[in-house]
This record gives sequence, C-alpha cells and structure tokens, in this order.
Amino acid sequence: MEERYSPAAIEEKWQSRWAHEKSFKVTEDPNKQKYYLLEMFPYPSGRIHMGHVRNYSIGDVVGRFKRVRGFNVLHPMGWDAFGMPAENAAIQNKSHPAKWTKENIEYMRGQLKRMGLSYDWDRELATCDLSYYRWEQQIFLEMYKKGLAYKKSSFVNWCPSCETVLANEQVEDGGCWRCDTTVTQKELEQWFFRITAYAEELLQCTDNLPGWPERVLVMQRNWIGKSLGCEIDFPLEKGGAIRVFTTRQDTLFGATFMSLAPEHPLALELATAEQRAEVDAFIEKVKQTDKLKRTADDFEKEGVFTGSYCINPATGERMPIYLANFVLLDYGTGAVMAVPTHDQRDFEFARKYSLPLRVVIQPEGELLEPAAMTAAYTEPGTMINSGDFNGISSLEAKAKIADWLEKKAKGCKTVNFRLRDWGISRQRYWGNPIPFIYCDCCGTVPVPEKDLPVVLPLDVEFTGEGGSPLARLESFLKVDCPLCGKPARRETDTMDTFVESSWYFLRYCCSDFTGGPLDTEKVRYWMAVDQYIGGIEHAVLHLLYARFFTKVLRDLGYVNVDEPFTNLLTQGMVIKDGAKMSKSKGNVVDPNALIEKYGADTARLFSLFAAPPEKDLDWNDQGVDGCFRFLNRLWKLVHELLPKIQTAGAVDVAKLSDDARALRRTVHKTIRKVTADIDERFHFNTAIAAVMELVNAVHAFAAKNSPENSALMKEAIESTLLLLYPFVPHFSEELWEMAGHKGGIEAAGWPSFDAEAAADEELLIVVQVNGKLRGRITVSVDADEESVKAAAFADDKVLGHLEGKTPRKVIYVPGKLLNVVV
RNA sequence: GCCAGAGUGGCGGAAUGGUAGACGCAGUGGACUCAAAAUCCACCGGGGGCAACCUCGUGCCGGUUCGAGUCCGGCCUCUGGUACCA
Repeated sequence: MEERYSPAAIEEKWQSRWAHEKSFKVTEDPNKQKYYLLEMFPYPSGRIHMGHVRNYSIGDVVGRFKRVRGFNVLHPMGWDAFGMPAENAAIQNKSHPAKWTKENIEYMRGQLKRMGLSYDWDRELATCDLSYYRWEQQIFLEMYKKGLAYKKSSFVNWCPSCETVLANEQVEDGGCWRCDTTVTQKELEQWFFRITAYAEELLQCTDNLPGWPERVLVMQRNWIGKSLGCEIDFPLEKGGAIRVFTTRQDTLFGATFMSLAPEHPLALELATAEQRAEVDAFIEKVKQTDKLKRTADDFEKEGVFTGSYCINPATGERMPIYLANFVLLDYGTGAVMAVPTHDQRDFEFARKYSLPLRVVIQPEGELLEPAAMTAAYTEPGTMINSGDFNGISSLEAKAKIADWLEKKAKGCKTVNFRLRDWGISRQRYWGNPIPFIYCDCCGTVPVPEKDLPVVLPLDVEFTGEGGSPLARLESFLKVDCPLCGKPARRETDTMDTFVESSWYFLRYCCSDFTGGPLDTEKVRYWMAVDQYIGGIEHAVLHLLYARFFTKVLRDLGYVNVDEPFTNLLTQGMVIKDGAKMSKSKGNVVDPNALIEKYGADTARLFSLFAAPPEKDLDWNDQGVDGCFRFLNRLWKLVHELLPKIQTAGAVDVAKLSDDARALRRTVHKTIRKVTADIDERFHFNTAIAAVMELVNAVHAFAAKNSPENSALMKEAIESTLLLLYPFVPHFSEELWEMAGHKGGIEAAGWPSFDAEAAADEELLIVVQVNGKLRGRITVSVDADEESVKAAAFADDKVLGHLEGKTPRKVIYVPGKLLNVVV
C-alpha cells in the first residue's frame, strides 16, 4: 500500500510536536559548544514576503545543521516594530499604530510558525514593547553621561504645507509625497550619537573580521572614509579666519578663491550690503535642492560672491569668498580652499565665474597653461609657483607644506572622517521617546533613572500634519522639572528605529531580564553572534550602527566582545520578471498561497535551490513544481523500499557487486559534498542538486537490482533523509519515523562519511593538445605520470591531432588532465 | 555622481586557473491510457557533417598563461547603498 505525500498533515504534525516539546528552547550550557545564529528580524509590515521566506529558510538550514552536529544553538526571532509605515497606516486607515503593529505581528508570527522554523519562541521580543524600549532609554542616558549623546542643530526636509518633517523617501522629485509642495531644508535642534568617536576603531576592526564578505568591509571602510590632511586658517580681511580642511595642501599656492557651504555660519556674516540680496536668494535656492542631486558630479556647479575676501596664508594674496552649492557643511569644516587648476569642481566653478587660475603642479614632460586647460590636473607632478617648495615632487611637498604650516602656526595636520555623527531625532510618534525634559531655568535635563521609563502614550491623534502628535498632547508634554520642580516640557522627538536594531541581538540573550538592559552573564555566554544572515541592503548603515552600539555597550560594561557578528552572510534579493517584488509592479508572490499549495518544505526547498544565498534569486513558479515533484518522487521511492529498510542490517562491503559499490561511492561522495557545501560555503543549491543526483542514482539502481541489496538501500535512503533534514525537516522527520526510528531524526546525528567507500577505483584523465580537449582516457587510481602519458599517446584521437608534430612540453595535472603542447 | 556587486543555453543556475552548461525548469519524441492528467524512458547551446567528428560559444575590447567563465586593464548594461525606508 502506497501512501500519498500530503505535506499539510505532516507539517502540522511536526510543527505541533516541536511547539509542544519546545524542541528549540535553549539555555546556557557550559558543557556544550554554543552557536548563536541570527537572521535580521523583520519589520511587521503585514505579511511576510519572499525575501523573508528566503532569509529564514537559509537560517533554518544552518540552525538545524548545527544542532544535529551537537551545538547548543541559540536561534531567536522578534520584531523591529517601531517605524514610519505604522504611522502612515494610522493616518490612512484611522487605526492606531500600536494596534496595527500588534495585529501584523500576530499574523506574521503565524506565518513563520507555518514555515516550520526552529526558533526559540520563548525569547521573542518586539521593540515597541515597553519591556524593550525602556532599557534603550536607560542606555541613551548612560551614553549622554559619557558625552556620546548630544544636541546640535542640523537640517531636515520640511513640508511647509503639512508643517511636518519628511523622510528622504517621502520626498519625490523635490516635492512632498502627500501634497506635492516644494520641500525645503529647515534647521532644527536634534539629538546625535557621537559615532565619530569610534570612527578609528570601527575602521581598524574591519581588518579583523575574516568572516565578513570583503565587499561589505570595503563599503564600510569607504563609508567611514578616513583621510589624512591639514586644517588651514585663511585670515579674513575684516578679522578672524576661515578654517578649511584639505588633503591637497600641496596645492595651497594655487588656491585663488574660497568656497563655503551655503549653510556655513559665516555665510551671512560675510555677505556685504550690495551682495546681500543675491546671497539670500542663492541660499534659499540651495535649501530647495535635493541633497543627492547637489553632490552629483554632473550637477551644475553654482555659487555666489559674498563680497568679502580672505588671505592665502602662503602667497599673501586676496581670495574672493564664494558660496558654492557643491560644498557640504557636514564634511570637513564646510569650507574649501579652491584650487581650480588641480580640482575638477573648482575648475568648472572658476571657468563659470571667470576666477583666476594658477598652475602649481606640472606633469612630467608637459607644460600646463591655465588658459589652455580643459580640465583640472589632479595627478602628482613637480611643484612650481610655490616659493621654497618649487622643484620637488608634489608627494614630497604634501609632507613638507604640512610641516611648514605647523611651524608657522598657520595650520595643523589632521585626520578627517567622511563618517558623520548619527542623527537620531525623529519628529514622529511611533518610536522610542527620548528621555529628556526642557526647563526654562535648568535647561536640558535628563529624566532621572527612577522616573524611567518614559511611556509612549496611546491617546493621540493622527493627521499627518502639524508635526509630531506627541508635541500636541498636553498630558505628555507638560511635566515638572526634576531639578527645580517648576513646570517644564518633555522632549517630543523619538529615536531613529535603527537604534532598536543596534542592540536587539544582545537582548535576545536575556529577553526576559528585568534588572536592566542586559544580563551580562548570559550575554557573556552567547555573544558574539556566530552567524548573522540578512539582506545586502544593510551592508553599511544597520551593520555599522550595530557595531558602534556593541562597542559603546562594551565600554559601559555590559558586553565583553568588541564586534557583534563573527560571520556575516549577506543574501541577495528576491526578483521576479527582472524586478524586485513590489505591489506597484504587480509581481508579488504570496508565501501563503505557495505554502497552501505545496507545503512549507517545498517553499523552503525551492528558495534554497534556485540560487546561492548571496546572489539575487529569480522567482519562477514552475521551478517550485520541480521541487515538489522531487519530494513526491523520493516519497514514493522510500515507500517502495520501506519493507527492505525496516528489516535490513548493516552493509557487508565484501559482498557488494561493482554496481552496488558504485552506488555506495555516490552515497558517501554526496555526504562529503553536502556537508562541505553547507558548512563551508552555504551553497545550498549545489548541496540539494547533489542529493537529487543521489536520489536519481538510487532510483536507477533500485529499478534493476535484486533484493539482496537491502542493507545498501537502507544506508542510501537513510543518508538521503538525514542530508535533507535541514532543508525539508517535516518531510525527513516523517519518513525517518516510518523507516522505524523513534525519538526524532536529530537523535541520529549527521550521517558519517566513509572515505574508503567514497574512494574512486579509476580516474578519468582529460587529454588536451594545445589547450584544446582532444581525448579522454581512463586510468587506475594509482597510475603515475609516465603511464598516463603512455596511455594518452596511445589514444587514437590524441594521435590524430599530434600527426607530424613534435611535443614541446607536456603538462600533467595529477588525476585530472594532461596537456600536450606542440 | 560616488561606493559596492552582477552579467554563462529558451529560463534559474553549475564549474580549487584545467572536460563550459551539473541539478532543476521549459521544450521535443516515445511508453502507459479509450483519452487526458500524473508517472516513467530518451533527446535537449549555435553552425557544419550520413556519421566518426569538426567548428564557434560564458556582456564588449585588449592582456597574462601550456590552458581564462574564473586573473589583470579599459568599456557597456543592470542591481544594492548613498546617512529620516527598514
């Protein structure tokens, strides 16, 4: 009697067993080797999407594989639950962000459970729960005490019509996404984390993360952007000075004008009466320009003369001071000494406004004439027009001019980072309240620890206009000053949601701890995360912030590691019809429908089989069919063989036929390949392909062989089930049980590899003539070079290509290839 | 623009510098069936040849090498990130 493969029933059976027995609950066990496996937690947007299915399927393979191999695996799941979409939904549907988020979590948790993922659900957390965000407030205050959280003024996107701050993604073509009004830049006092204090360490440690993809490390290094240069003071004619940062102090003698960021504090001060109107208009225009466009190389360089001058400290010459749209306030000092001959942007700017050019670096064997130049010369060369520094190379001049500036007290060598401090203030409701109070007498006052947490109130109104709903809620806003007791008001900004995701992996170690943010003993046991898995889109921001937080919490005494994630796997995106799945493109595949039709095992199998994890995955509905067919085929095969498997003993190697030995070789080669593909490369697609090949081989063998090979069939089928367990756990568990085993498949461990059984008896050697394939010969495993050569030169096909030619050289790659060069 | 990736049959993909296209999908032919579905078997990059086999072929151009999909240089196209999407 053959039983049909019905995934729905099997999956329900095993999922309820896992839940009932709490199979994946873990505690600290000093006698076992720990393995902390983590996938990036999802934003509860409503339903899981294929990106989640892929991410969590990958993680589950690793988790189950490590458990079977004897590790004490921590594999938690939770919700990145604060954020803008909840607030947008509240405005649109008149629901409450808390309700919306909670319902989404309930639904999505069900979806994840339906996928059969091996999480320790007892550790689940949601960042919008008071039991999570309250501790973040405490961390914030500790950072404030250390000077790592501070306030300064900065610019935000502002819609004057909605009277609200806009996220970058809410700005479409320079206009507000809701009302299309032109967005402007508004200056606000905001909270920052001093990530730049850790810039050097964050950079240095990238050299000590061998488990991270090199490309992510490169992106992080570039993002931090360390550069060595000088700060130089340019005296103003009317007193005072402008400080610039430059990495090209070798071009100092060629600086003919000064460019300031339009937002520079000196900009208005330097504007003379006759230039004032023009300056104001220009600043207003720049405020309305998209930041991204503004820094693009092909964006029109524009500026305005302030009417004031400063002095070049090297030449003593007057330099007109301009405001320029390509100079950014938050890089360096917000002021640039302009050297049009040796910087392309300055060159374009100088040509546009007819500013003077002076060449100070000459390329080898060429004479630069300012009037004839069509582009700046940015390469090294020989110094000219530079006083005492003439004649030396510009590279040497870099060091010498730096020394000279320091000696003359006109400037100093500095290190500059591209990395800016992390602005975390959000003028939004659905986030963690920043625990501060503003008092007219006492100023900015931290909420005392005994008064924590600041609870996010629920009785608010959502209109999408007029700024943060918190700022309009009197019961929240009004508070007595903790220092003087006089009426004061609360901070109404909430934290960037990147803050929550910067330490959730630490909280998982002790998610029910009530004595503080972290239980250091448990954190000590579990950290660091041995394997982190998530989308490549987080290569810089989230991963850099999480590294920063880990270092801060280390310095606060909570954590004993320098880096949070030992190994990182960045998965590609899920694509369909050549584009990222999105509602607007109508190319979304719903995991529910997929699981309903084929079951979770097939959904998992396909998302792992279709591509290696780090590459984008192109979704193909028919490919899913193929995976489902494979499972059905194997199901049927196992059922046909069940009577043999249930009664057979161990394989007697001496009694195997040639065919049987060959099949056994395939079994053990497959064990070796699948183990390596999972453990070393995370190439699940090739691991699955190898198991498919094995199943094909068993199929072919079973069809033509007599029953005395029962023991071999048992070994082959049981190995197949064990190898497939991490990919299709319900399927493997069920068949394992049917094969007569009690107590679950994990008890059996990972199949052991027998090198002797996998050893080849003969080898195929490829013969090339001048690098082109001309023949194939089969030799015994122990054949030496001479006998391989002899066999090759006896091969008809090879001889045909050697006709009348003398071999000049013969290259032999042992056991693989022979190349005859003629 | 800048930073980082990717590009291989009709499609997804495979290939420690060593047989290009494993495995799967689609397709074609056959078996089974009254018929269809399912299943099973065979074929399956282009051109040439009755065939053995020859030849071209991994986005484009060049280089290194006995040998390049793989390494190096220069392009083209697409994707991710670009600091308030997460």
